[in-house]
Amino acid sequence: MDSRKVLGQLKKITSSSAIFNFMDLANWRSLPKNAGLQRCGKSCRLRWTNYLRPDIKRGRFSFDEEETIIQLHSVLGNKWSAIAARLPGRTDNEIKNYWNTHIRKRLLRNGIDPVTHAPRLDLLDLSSILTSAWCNPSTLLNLSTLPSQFQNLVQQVPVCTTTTTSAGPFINQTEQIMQENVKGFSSNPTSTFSCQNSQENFVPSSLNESLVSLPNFYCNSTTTTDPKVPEPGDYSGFQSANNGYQNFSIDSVMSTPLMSQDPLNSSSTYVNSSSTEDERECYSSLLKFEIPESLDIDDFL
DNA sequence: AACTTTTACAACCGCATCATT
DNA sequence: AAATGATGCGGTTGTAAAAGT
Repeated sequence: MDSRKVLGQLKKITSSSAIFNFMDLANWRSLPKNAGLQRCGKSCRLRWTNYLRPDIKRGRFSFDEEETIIQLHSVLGNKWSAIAARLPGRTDNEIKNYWNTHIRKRLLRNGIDPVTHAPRLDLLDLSSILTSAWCNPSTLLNLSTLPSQFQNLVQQVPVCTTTTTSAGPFINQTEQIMQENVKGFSSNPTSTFSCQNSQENFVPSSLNESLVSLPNFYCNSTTTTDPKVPEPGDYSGFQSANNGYQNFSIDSVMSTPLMSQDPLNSSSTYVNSSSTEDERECYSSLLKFEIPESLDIDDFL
């Protein structure tokens, strides 16, 4: 009997009340024997806990579930069972798979390290370099310091040959946008984002501060020794176990205006997972830098 | 239409921990 | 305390379906 037939049989059996009798009377090891299955007990248990259990929620993850996963992961790390315990109807395996196939990639695409939940310094640094090259081609830029895949990119950037007067509006516009975004961060009531004198800690020294106004990511070493695991729905004061990185509230990243304004509509994000371009734009704006369309982030992740 | 590549997810594997003897 | 078995957990793999060429 091939494995599919066995699984079908197992499903058929476990769907009936008989399986509950088996489970009451014996352990997982004896279950397949009693049920006449050519499977080990461990396999049956896994099949039950990850697939056949009647209380498992089916279908795509909701917006709230996704945010919960991200926030819990920022505290718990890859403790999938702990995360699953706070998401009724979802299994650790399901959450783990969803993380690896959806959330992790999305975070990477938007310049966030999925392990530390902090913005990736290399991407931010690249952004600042590109911005500087655009506006101040005569200064700073030393292409030889860039990875080769970036050098071509930088060389494609239109050179501003005009004076700073003409470059001014661009800078002002950029700064305005950035400042508005920063305001958006700090004024977002759902954001736990804090600004505490950490700019010099976060912004790479090579940055031209007049051009790149990155938000000040929160760093509070006093909160890292005993991360408090929040109850579902209570993420106020949420801090990540920072692993030496500055903390960054993913809530701020995922709760984009686009998604937050109409969570119901956000389901389209999941129904049609091809919305990566929208997401790229959306998240990039929040992170204050643009990811060029021609740049394949995965190449250097 | 045929083939290749990518994506998504169930299942597997090995190790850790707990419970029982 | 040690041995053994059951269960839990997280990383990895296999594969069907979808998408791309």
